[in-house]
Parts: sequence; C-alpha cells; structure tokens
Amino acid sequence: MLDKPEPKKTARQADEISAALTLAIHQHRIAPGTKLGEDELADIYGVSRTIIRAALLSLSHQQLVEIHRNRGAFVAQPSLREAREVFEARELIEPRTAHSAAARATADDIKRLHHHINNEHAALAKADKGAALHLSGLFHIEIARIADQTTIAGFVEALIARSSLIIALYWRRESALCEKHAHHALVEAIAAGDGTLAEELMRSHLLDLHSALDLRDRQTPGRSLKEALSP
Amino acid sequence: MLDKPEPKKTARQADEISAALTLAIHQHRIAPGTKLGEDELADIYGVSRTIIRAALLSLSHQQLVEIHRNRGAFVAQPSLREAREVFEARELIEPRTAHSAAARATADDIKRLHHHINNEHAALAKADKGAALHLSGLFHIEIARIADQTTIAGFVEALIARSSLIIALYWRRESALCEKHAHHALVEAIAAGDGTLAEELMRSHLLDLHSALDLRDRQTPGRSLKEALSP
DNA sequence: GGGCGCAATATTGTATACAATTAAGCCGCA
DNA sequence: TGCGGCTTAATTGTATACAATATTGCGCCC
Repeated sequence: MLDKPEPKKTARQADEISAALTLAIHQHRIAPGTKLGEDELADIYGVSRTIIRAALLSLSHQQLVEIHRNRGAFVAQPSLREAREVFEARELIEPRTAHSAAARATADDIKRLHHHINNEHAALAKADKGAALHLSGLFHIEIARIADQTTIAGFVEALIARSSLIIALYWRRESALCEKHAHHALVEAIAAGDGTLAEELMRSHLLDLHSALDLRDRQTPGRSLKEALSP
Repeated sequence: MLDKPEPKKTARQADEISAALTLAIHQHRIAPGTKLGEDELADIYGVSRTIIRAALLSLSHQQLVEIHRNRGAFVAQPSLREAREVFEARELIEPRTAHSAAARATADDIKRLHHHINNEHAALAKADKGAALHLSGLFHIEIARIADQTTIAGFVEALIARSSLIIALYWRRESALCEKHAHHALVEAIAAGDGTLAEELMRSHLLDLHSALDLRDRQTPGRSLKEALSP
C-alpha cells in the first residue's frame, strides 16, 4: 500500500506527479515509446485520472510525452530531425547563458556548481548512469539559472529534458556522459569571470555531446512497426 | 494505407478554446490581469469546466495566464524583469532564425510573407491596432517557421505571445507597431538570400521594438493593489 | 465607530460516472 | 489457412457531483 507520508499542501499533486515522471524519464527508468496509461498511473499514485491527465498534459507541453487522441499518452520518441534541432537550439542558447553566468556568478553559485559536479562523480562511481545523466542535465540548468534569465532558463530546461530522450535513443559511445573535465573547466571559467572562455567551453562541450550521438539517417529506432506506421 | 489526407478530426475542444483565448489576448481584447473564471468560460463556450481547465492549463504553460491555487486563472502581467528577459531572448534567437530563413526560403515562403505584410497594412488602415499587432507577431513566427526549426519556432511563438502582453503593459509610443519598412526590408533580404543582412535587420528591428517600450523601474501597472501586494 | 471573528457564498480542486472511440478477439467463410 | 467483418473489451473524452478553500459580508464586542 502506498500511503502518502505527508501531503505537502503547497504544490499541486499534478505537479508532483509530472515531476516524478520527468525524473524517471531523465534517469532512463522509463524508455521512449512507453505507454503511460491513465488508469495505471492513477493506481500507482493513488489519485484520480483527473490529476493524471493534468500531469500528462504538462508533460506533453514540454514535449516529453506525446498524446494521441483517443489512444493515450506515450513517452516521446524524438525523431532524428528533432534531435538535431534540439542540439542546434542548445548550441545557440547555452553558450550565451554560460557567458552571462560568468558575469553574474556569486561565490555561492560556484559552490553549488561544484556540488553538482561532485554528485555527478558519485553517481558515476556507482555506475548509476541514469542518475549521472540527470545530474549532468541539472548542471546545465543551474548555469542557465545563474545567468539570471528565467525565460531562457525555462527553454534550456525543456531542451535538456528532450536531450535526455535523445540520448536514450541515439547515444552511441560508452564514454562518460558529460565529460567531467568539460564541466570542471566550465566552472573554472565561470568562477574566474571569464565569459568569453566559458562561452567557448560550453560551445565545444555541446559539440562534443552532439557528435557523440548517432544521428545518421535511418529508421527511428525503438519504435514498434505498428507505432511507426500508424500515426 | 499510409496516407491520411487531412486530420478531419477536429482538434480537441480545449485546444480550440485556448487558441481563441490566445488570439483575444494577442489582439488586446482581454487585458492583462483579467480574471478568467472557469464557470464563466464554460458558459461562454458551452462546455464543461473540465475542458476549460485543460485550456487554462495550456495557457499557463505558455505563461500567458497565471494560475493561483484555489484562486483562479488570470491573464499574466509580465513584470519589468520578465519583459526585459523576453526581449533579450528574442534578440538572441530571432536574428539567427532570420539568417536561416534567408538560406531556406522558397518563392512560396516569400509570397506568404508578403501576404502577411499586406494584411498588416490592411489592419493598420482600419486602425485595428489589435489585429495589426497580432499579424505583426505572426510575421515573426512565420520567419521562424521558414527557418525550418520547429523547436526554436516554438520558443519564438511563446516569446511573441508574451511580447503581446508586454506591449499591452509597457508600450509608450503611438508609432506604428512594427514599422512596415522594417518588415518589408526583412522580406527583401530574405528573398535575396542575404542571411547576414536579414540577421542584422532583425536585430535592429527588435532593438527598435525594445526601445519603444517603457521599461524603467516603477510599480507594475494595471495590477490591483491587492494583487500587487499579496503574492 | 472601528476592528475582529464567524458564517455565508462563491470558486476552485478532486473524484467518479457515463459516453465515445479505438483496439483486440472471435467466428465464419472463401 | 488466411482474411473480413462483427462483437466485445479496454481506454480515453467529457460532464457532473461533491469536497476543500478563499473571499465576502455581517454582526458582535470593545
């Protein structure tokens, strides 16, 4: 029996559930293409379908799930084209946020970034690739947050969420998810207030990531034939 | 049978309603801060609150409305800070989309852009500022669409929606909304395939827009005292 | 007369019931 | 055996009923 330890009244249940699903997707505990049945989720979380529907609607707005009318919600499977677009968008936006972050970061911000990196290392040490991937994303989001541009930070968050799906589908190396050196060097540049360097490091870091994906033309993987041809 | 000629299936009612509300907000027929009561909207559109809630949730994800728990949904009132952020984000993203658009635009695209401009002129001739503003926004979205970057086009769409609110709150000039010359010159550059020029024109166009706003520090206008002080 | 607290009202949050649509299973037939 | 159509089951779409919460107005006490 799942009893709720303490119903924190502050956040809406739908938000908590969409956050939980987002985390599960980030950590690759739910694979792209998985069907998210309303009754099933309602049962799992002990709420009515009303709440679940609100949560799924939120996720669909972030393009983490696709909702097909009368057929249900599925974890999104970004196409090759979408994958390329997401990384192009990141390469456009994030270097700039890194630049701004270098200009505005406080000592506290730097401390938090180091904390993120340590967490990443810990996850990697435990070979928990899902957690490491999630933390790597949080690192990028944190930089956008430090840049103090909420709007753009929101975009970055959405892009990183989708990147998680893309990595699940198209990752080809066994190398580290986000090379620790890249993140470390970035923090160094930001701490030093060197915006130009931070920008350049971020750009090359994203290009590395991008090139570690297999985005050659081919059929979209992981999708059953029926799924691929019917919609 | 792979061909599905047209999704005859009408879009979800919630989508239609949120689109209608978005249009009304774009055209300044609903002022920032207006309360959007669920029963009221349900009555207007002849559907249940379930649908209305889904529509409002969509709008809140685009940050066009703010939903306060147990208090309801209100048309968003971007703060000065948010206003600055939105335009900074546009200045980051849109010049690049203009550049790409110049590289990819087809004759058909150019025709459609001219069509947009003509509509703008027609709306201005009728002194319908709301419609003109809406069409001006569509022009920018169309350019992002031509650039063939769906993801970024989605961001641009969200930014322009919020720009509409910002203009409602902070516009100070009586001058034309989007100077017709600016749009016309942009189309020329795109038609000529001159990406660098298009990029520069877009940048200066956005700076013009930005400078036509009154973003000096002051109390947020249009917000009742209670609204302003309680949250 | 003014401030405080309680009750009444209105509005939103959630659950459930029912309708509509899709997907699957089954049987019969060529 | 394989295909086609029908029936049946499962799932989503929508409406409504009920519960929880905030706002409003009134009356009481100081």
